[in-house]
Amino acid sequence: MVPIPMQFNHKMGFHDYIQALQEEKKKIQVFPRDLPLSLELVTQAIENCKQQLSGITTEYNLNGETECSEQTSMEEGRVLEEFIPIKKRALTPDYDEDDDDYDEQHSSRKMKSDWLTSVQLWNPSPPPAKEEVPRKTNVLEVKRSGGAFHPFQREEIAAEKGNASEACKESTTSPQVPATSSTELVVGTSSKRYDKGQRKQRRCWSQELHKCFLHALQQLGGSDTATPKQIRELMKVDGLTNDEVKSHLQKFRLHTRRSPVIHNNANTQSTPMFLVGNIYVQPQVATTTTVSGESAKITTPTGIYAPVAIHPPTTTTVIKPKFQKLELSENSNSEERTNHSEGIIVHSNSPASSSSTHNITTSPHC
DNA sequence: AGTGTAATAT
DNA sequence: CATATTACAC
Repeated sequence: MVPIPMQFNHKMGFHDYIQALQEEKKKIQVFPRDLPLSLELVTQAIENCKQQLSGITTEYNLNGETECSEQTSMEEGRVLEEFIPIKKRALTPDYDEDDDDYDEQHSSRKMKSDWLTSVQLWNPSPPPAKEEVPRKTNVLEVKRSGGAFHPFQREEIAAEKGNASEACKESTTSPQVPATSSTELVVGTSSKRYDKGQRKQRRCWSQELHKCFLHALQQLGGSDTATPKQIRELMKVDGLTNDEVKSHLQKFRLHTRRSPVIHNNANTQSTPMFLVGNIYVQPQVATTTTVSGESAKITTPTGIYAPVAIHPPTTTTVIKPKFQKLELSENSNSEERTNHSEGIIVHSNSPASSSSTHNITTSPHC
């Protein structure tokens, strides 16, 4: 959608290219804190081209430009690719494995205006403090911290749709470290801002975070048996505090408590469906089978916290083993309103039924 | 120190 | 009203 050519090509000519670069630069300049290097790079690119231009003005259309075009464009391309993590994650959620409504979320997200998404204005860097930005070379930083909370107080260059107000988005995982290491979810904690006894910045429980939470919860056998600390540890989210988890847990419990609303949908899918009963876990885990299932479209009033029922109606509820991806088309801007579901667990005395099930032990991610 | 819950704040 | 933080009791 951007009219601006990303690369120099021979048809274009230096002037145009430079112009394009300059425009680019303008854009970047708006976010000096976030794109310090980009700015430099572009600036440099412009310089280079100008030099080239002045050097070869006359022989313009000869192959004198080859060098420049190649170097510049290539270099730039490379750099851009390396340093400006464009959320290509959308295509390859590093997550998945079992459940995951990930794709949904991501895809819905990419609806945001390109100029925004492309540059990741979303993520949390905004250092709480006013300005600073020691022009560090923190480009490669993997873990960023910083409250993800300040939306963006910028002149809205492009008077885009108002939706640009999503304050909290986690910086997901490190973009440039594809496969390998840390897949940790890092959440900004403006932490030690010696704010004078100010209230702590609100932690925003993004979907991802919540997902982690659920995941942990599931491993711990449901919200009723899990304790904040355990959860926190399982989540392995940097900067997340006990209290925050506690709080979230409290809320979660509250929600789950009063939403007996669960019904399995017996319909549509030929696939087996399962019943989400309540979270009932049989502590004697031992070797037994704990199964978790994902509830497909559960309709909760809020839709956020899924499942839970209250008590096992005499009969033990058994959940269908196989997972089912829930395919729920989501609307773009509902951020927290995704249907989450807590996998639950159920244990049935009958060996037969449970045996086939997966055992979810530990999960790598989060 | 952790946990659960209620009171408050946003 | 929902959600997150803080206070308090155990």
